[in-house]
Amino acid sequence: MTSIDHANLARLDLNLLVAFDALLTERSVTRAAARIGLGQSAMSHNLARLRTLFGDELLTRGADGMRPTPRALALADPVRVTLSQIQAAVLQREAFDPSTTDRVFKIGLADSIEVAVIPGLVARLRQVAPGVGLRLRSINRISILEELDAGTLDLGIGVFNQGQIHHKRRPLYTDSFICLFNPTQLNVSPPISLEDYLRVPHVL
DNA sequence: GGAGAATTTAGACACTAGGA
DNA sequence: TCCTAGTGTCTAAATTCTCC
Repeated sequence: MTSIDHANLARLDLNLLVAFDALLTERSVTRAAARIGLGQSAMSHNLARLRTLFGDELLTRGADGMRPTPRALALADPVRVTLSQIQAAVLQREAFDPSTTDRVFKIGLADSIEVAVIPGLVARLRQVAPGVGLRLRSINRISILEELDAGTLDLGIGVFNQGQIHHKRRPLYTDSFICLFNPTQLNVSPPISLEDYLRVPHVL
């Protein structure tokens, strides 16, 4: 097991890491302060302390907001993972019981997969979690990640090639495509190859 | 050990500076 | 001119120190 350097670690204020994470998320001192319930100046003081602590500017002012330095970007994921682990360990809540909860889950759906997923989900909820409510919203892939971070969505369903380390992903189902075509018009016979498919005009 | 003084720290208010 | 970051100063609370 890794030993803890208590003497040095004691000098580190955990709240500073929370402030750092908020600053990296919001890229704005004012919004980061609001995010964790502080005033702008308090967050500015926190940023100053973080700069002293890490010996780096961390965020510099730019035309498009506060720009993170390479050092800040390198620290972002480790800090967030650490905070997530602390949250899981310290703020562990009571075990979730779907049969008794009356929580309303906010779900963002990318693409047109509502028809494929929701009927089965609703049927399943009726059986195991009759008190659960769903608030469904169609949303694009990039917005889903932003809204998950902001807490305006609990869950995103779609095809995601990107995401941060703290975004948990689970395969929901596998899908395939069916190709409809007129063999006489296109002068191809089934089964068609990928080359055939790409050669002719098509709609996906 | 307890009480009071001194020190430290975090955050708010007010203000300034810089960029669009 | 407006918005936002940074800074100086003050205050309240917490902590540490000193004396009895």
